[in-house]
Amino acid sequence: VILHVDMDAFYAAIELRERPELAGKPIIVGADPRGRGVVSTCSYEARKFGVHSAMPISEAYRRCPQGVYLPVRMELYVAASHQVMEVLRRFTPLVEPLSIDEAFLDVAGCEGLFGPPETIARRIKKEILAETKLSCSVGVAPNKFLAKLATELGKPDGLTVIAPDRIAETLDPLPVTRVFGVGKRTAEALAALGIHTVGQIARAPTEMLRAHFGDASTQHIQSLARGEDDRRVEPHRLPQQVGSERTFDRDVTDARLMRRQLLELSGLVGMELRRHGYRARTVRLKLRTEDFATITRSRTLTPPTDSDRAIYRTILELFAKSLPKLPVRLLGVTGADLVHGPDEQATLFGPPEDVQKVARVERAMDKVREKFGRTALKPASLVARPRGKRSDS
DNA sequence: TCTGGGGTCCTTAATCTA
DNA sequence: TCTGTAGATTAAGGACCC
Repeated sequence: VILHVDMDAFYAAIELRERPELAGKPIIVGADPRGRGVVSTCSYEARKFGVHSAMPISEAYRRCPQGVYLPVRMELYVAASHQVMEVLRRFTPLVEPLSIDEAFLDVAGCEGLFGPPETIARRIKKEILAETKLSCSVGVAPNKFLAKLATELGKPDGLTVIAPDRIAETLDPLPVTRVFGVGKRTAEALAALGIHTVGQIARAPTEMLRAHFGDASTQHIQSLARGEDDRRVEPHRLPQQVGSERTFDRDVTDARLMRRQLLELSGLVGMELRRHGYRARTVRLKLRTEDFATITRSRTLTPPTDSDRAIYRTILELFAKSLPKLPVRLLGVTGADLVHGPDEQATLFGPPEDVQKVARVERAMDKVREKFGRTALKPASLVARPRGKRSDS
């Protein structure tokens, strides 16, 4: 028995909690409405105007100029997230956070302690509300996919159960995009095959799907469409990559400026790796040009690293061999292929002296960043337009 | 004046290696 | 020693999710 818990309009709800006088107004959390960026989250009032997550913020402003536009205050949301996860862990240790605002719970065997799943769901909603003043939606079902789907069907502030004997009738009429992993592109490809509903995917010839979507995707999509999902709840998943990327306020042609941005991003990635005790085997450069074309260039390092310097040096090499002709819109740095745990070579032989020196400097930098905030140095701001006050704050 | 930033997972092609 | 092949690994790109 799986529960899925998803907070309602999470960022917007937290901002509203902090500023109750905004109650009833359309709240849009995201980028500055006069700049580049998108909507992170918006309240249900704002959704009535057709505003939604991931929409260009300029478009949101056109649709809802009277909205209250607020910047993202991540620290606040992270704190609330921790609080929520703590509540969930009181019911079972099998809690798998899926993102900042949602989680799966495996509550099989918890009936003795807390009652049937529906009762647990009700208690979770009650306790989260009492302790965070935030509402959430909960789905109860025999597996992850169905639990998440149940949550969506009940939003906001819902509690939805999909019983084993109601799976097909619930699933069949839904549009294909309700299947986790089926987005716009796949939906278009399915539509071209005359497939529009989940039931149609379930009954489609597997061979036909394979020809279009490959082995893994077909297996995934069709199983889910049939309500089958045997993925377990994994409470201790490790991250696969750590990255940082930034879109310039204006597209940039100055390579010096780009390198300065890459230095900052490399530092952020290094810091994040050190914070968790990871080292990256692969360093990846991401570059998006004016025309929104995105290229990535990567290199595998031996030994893996968590050093700003080593990352930056690699990034510079990659950058040098991929200098685009068009103005650059975004730059990103990612460490991937993460290895966890101590560096065996360093443990055995001790790191060379210069490496130790660099490591000391980088640890000192971490402290400076901690004190003045991650964005103490922000080359992106060098090209920022002078901007007035936000409409709101 | 469209289109963020944090990720996951999959596919494909090239290259390396046993 | 030469050649073919299976299987890993690397690199790049893309779809998708919150």
